[in-house]
Amino acid sequence: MSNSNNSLIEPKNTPVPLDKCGMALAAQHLMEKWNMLIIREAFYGVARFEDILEDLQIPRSVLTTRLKQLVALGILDRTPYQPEGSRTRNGYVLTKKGWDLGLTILALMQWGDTHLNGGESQISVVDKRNGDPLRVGLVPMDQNGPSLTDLEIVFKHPNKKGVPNGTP
Amino acid sequence: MSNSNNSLIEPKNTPVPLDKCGMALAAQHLMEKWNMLIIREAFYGVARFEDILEDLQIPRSVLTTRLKQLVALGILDRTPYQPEGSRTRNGYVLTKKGWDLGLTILALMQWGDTHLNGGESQISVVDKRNGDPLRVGLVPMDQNGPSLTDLEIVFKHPNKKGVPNGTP
DNA sequence: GAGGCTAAGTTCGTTTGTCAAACTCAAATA
DNA sequence: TATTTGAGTTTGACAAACGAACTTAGCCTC
Repeated sequence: MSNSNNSLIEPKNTPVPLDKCGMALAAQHLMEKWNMLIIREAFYGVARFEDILEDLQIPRSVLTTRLKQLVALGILDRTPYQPEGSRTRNGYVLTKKGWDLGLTILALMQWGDTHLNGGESQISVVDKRNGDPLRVGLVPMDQNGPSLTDLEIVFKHPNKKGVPNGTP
Repeated sequence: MSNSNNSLIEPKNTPVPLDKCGMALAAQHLMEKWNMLIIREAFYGVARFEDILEDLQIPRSVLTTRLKQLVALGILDRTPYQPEGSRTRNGYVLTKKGWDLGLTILALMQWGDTHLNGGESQISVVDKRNGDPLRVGLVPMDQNGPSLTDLEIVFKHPNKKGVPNGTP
């Protein structure tokens, strides 16, 4: 006797047109394959082309395209640097706009760890001012809790090369 | 004199392997084209195949595939219903796991409204218990603020067909 | 009960995107 | 001059997205 939930399933369209919805606009740009993973790399401070390539196992040509896209969007900055004994290279670091995606990244991470990773998480997020562990949640608009700039990421199983990155 | 930020751009790889990172696992599934937009529809209570089709202007064949995918992932439930004067149809509604993406959706929305929509947002999120406007932010782990089940979405420019949806 | 209608889904040929591998380029080094 | 190395481009095979047309199942009208 297939329980037909007529009450919940009514004819209905989106109350917010796609071209006025921040979520839809963001999705359009960010939800393309690889983009969020590249942003994740930047979030962790991985800035070099070859390092991103190695971490993500993404085709070179695609990475080139995506980096251009993200720079054009103002999420990444192309920053020249010069390793000793080499000519100048380009690195990719988050802009302010890019850093603002921190909450989204952490929200995704929280969800993924809970629902796809058996509740395990590899990092904790703490308030660098007092060491309080933090999570992403709903807060009353008038109440100002910790902000992204107060945030420090602690790796539970640190590896050799991994150095915690600073906020911009 | 191209300011070469050698300090920031060091050789470095991800401190968290992709297959152990909730964010990477989530991205793998959710960041496929259309998926977040389909979840957005579900979040707004748009549950019918034809309605989603109309809102998103997505190819029918792709929508079929994606809905199957999201059902298989446990994010959507395929729920039969029967409109009067028609045979039973299938509707798609968020599971608990799907609803838990609410924070991610709202974080994305916040970012998109701020950075791609000129600071305008079409909805506000309020605590249904007391009407307090809410935002997504960082909260100390031990402090329990409003949860997703307390959340109500208020449309600033309501349209005729749009009816606010309840939590599951 | 023949024919039409509609929501949901499938099929099909074209276009676009992804991919891996090979190639290019420029500066630093040997 | 030849070699190396990080960054990027090119190429051709393959997969996915696309839009349009087609199918299906039940309800309706006549």
